[in-house]
Amino acid sequence: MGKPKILIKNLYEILQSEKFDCIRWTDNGRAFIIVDPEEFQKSIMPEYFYSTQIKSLYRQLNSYGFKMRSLEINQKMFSHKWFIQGNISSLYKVERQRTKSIAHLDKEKDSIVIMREEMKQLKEELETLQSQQNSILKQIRIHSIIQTYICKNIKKICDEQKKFNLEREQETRLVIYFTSMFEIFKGFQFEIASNIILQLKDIGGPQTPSFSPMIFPYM
Amino acid sequence: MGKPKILIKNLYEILQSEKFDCIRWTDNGRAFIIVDPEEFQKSIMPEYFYSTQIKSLYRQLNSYGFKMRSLEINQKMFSHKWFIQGNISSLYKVERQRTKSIAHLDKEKDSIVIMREEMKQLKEELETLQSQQNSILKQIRIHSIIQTYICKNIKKICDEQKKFNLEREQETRLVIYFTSMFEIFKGFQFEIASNIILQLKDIGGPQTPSFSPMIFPYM
DNA sequence: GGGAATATTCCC
DNA sequence: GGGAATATTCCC
Repeated sequence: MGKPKILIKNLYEILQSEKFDCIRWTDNGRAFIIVDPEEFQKSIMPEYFYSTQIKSLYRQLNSYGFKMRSLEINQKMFSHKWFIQGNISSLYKVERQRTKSIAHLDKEKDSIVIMREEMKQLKEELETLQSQQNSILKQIRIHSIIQTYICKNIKKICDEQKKFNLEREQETRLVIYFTSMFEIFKGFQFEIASNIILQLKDIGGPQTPSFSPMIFPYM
Repeated sequence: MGKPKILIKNLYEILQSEKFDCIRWTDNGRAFIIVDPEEFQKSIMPEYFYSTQIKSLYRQLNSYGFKMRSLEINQKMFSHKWFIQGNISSLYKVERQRTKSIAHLDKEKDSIVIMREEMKQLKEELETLQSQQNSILKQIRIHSIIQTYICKNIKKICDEQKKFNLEREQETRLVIYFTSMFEIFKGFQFEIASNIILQLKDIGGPQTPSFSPMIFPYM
């Protein structure tokens, strides 16, 4: 339990003391009326408050959350949820209210909290990105290795092809050789010779390579 | 040009008026001394200031940046860069100083603004990174497809090669066979020779493939 | 009625 | 000496 603020305590005391006619509780004790502001200012304020201006008191009451109602000319009635006759134990609840400008500061603080959250999220996203990046780099390295391997093998194939083409030429030469042999065999029965030649003709492998070189981007 | 604050103006007036003995300028006019604080409080404060406590005045002067020096018991000397006898035009420069706690708040605000800026930038950078990463992933996918395609084609080539090599071996063998046959059959009757040659048609070549299939990761 | 500057008091 | 709560004044 806090203590009631001085202002509130003084106000309550003034109202209770019944020494003053210029201020009084309403009948139900849930509000008070400053009946004679001028008198109040003259006789009470110098004793109980710092200020000599009753307007200052109004301002104070306002900042403590009192509701003000204007009655007859110059008479004001003030009421506050926790400022009730006989209810001393709730007086401490009558507190200054935060001004909007201060509430604004609170909002700023909230926005810092939010920003911290966002920052945390950003960091996490960044970490995700970084690890993704790492795995991408690994993938690229793998692809690079595979490509090197592919290129080597293509080279092998091409060499093989080349060698083979050379051999094939030799082969052709052999055929020519054979043919000329048959020339030599002139005088032999023609059927026999032609049979041999026919045989040789079929022995030749596929003549046109079915291999057409593809275009590889990485060579 | 601003106007001097009431407190400063009053203080200067009091000092200039020479009506009061309890406060006076120093000889060089760059400071003033409250010679008799009690007298000052009693006779001057009620008229010129809100407060009746001289300590409040000290507090005020402090918050306006006056330097205080204690002289003899109870005597205080105050000085301020811009509070100089005869120099009325600089009085307006004597201003309340922001309390450290408020300056601190200002710093906080500044740092929030900076943080917001940084946050915004970070977000943008992150987005750039993410979109770049996405396009990199797409590229990798394309490369992967190309590699698969390449590998498939190499396989085709290898199969072809294999098939071809088998045939070739048969061929080569036949040629060697023939050649040696002709050597052997020299002088034999041609009918016999041709019969033997017809037999050779059925001879299967060697079965072992000279080609060892490559291992491709994407097959 | 209430924001904001200034003043006062309280307190370490 | 100065931070911080409270009060007062000024002003829209």
